[in-house]
Amino acid sequence: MQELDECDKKILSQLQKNNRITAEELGQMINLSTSAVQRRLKKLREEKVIEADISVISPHAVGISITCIVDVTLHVGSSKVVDTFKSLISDCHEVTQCYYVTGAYDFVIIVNTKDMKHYENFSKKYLMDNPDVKQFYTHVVMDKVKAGLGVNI
Amino acid sequence: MQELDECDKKILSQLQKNNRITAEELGQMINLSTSAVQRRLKKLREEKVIEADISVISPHAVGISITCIVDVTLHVGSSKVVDTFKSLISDCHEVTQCYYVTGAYDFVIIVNTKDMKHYENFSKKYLMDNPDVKQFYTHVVMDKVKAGLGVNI
DNA sequence: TTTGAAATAAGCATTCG
DNA sequence: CGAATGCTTATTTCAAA
Repeated sequence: MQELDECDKKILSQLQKNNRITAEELGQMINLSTSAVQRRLKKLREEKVIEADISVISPHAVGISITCIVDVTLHVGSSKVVDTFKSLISDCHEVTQCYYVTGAYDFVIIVNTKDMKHYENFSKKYLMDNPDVKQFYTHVVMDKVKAGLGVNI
Repeated sequence: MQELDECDKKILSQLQKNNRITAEELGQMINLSTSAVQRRLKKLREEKVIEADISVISPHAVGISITCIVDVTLHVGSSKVVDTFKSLISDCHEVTQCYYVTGAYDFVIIVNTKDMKHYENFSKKYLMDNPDVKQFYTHVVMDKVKAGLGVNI
């Protein structure tokens, strides 16, 4: 993919807030014909500049009321330990985000559960009873000040 | 909003993976007429069970190559300090996520920047030179193992 | 009142100048 | 690149359960 021009950036900036906007509306905003916008949209999706188009579901509405951020340190003897943990967490539905990071601990994971009881179950199964986990520290989220995926375009 | 039934949940589960799917396709999946699906979609959007419909943009494609997770501790003298920090961060484009949490520190923020130089500028402006910030610790993300917003439906 | 199907409108993909 | 076309999808309406 070649460089994105200003129009592409404006389109992307809009889409990451609302992807149900029509090509016509987009065109009016950035002074481009509907066709031109459609061509760009097609290309941006084909080239995976737009990685996905999704709906954001209210966690509360589906019974999710607890979000925890957990700092995890592993007994890192080999890279296999890290890979095993990655794949374990990838398959865990309660975990919506997982980052392998530098610094005082190895992973930061964000866990969504129905209530504290369910979080307890999760932490037992995936953290306490996991011999590769050296230690972990749980932060309960009191306020999601900001919680998007958008990037600064 | 009353209880979501199984059909609603299946619809939501699909939409949070792909919201460009047609009502007809959704209907075939869950054995419902196109009209029925449309009615549910309309309601789910009206009642904000579907909070938003967005495109996910490739950070790499728009020149974002560094993601950092920062643990922030404030000099908490009053709730005003907390609120001020929340609003400061809300207006900061580099920060895509911000959580106010319990535990060893007060906030976890996720920061996206072009490169380390830009991260340094960010941290100077918003953290080092901010008298309300007692201390902060930066983790550089080496691998985004999982990075969605989806919830376990 | 709720459902599915038909009619209408709107948006998208494609072709052409 | 932009206008015009046909095609797909969404919205609205209506009749029946």
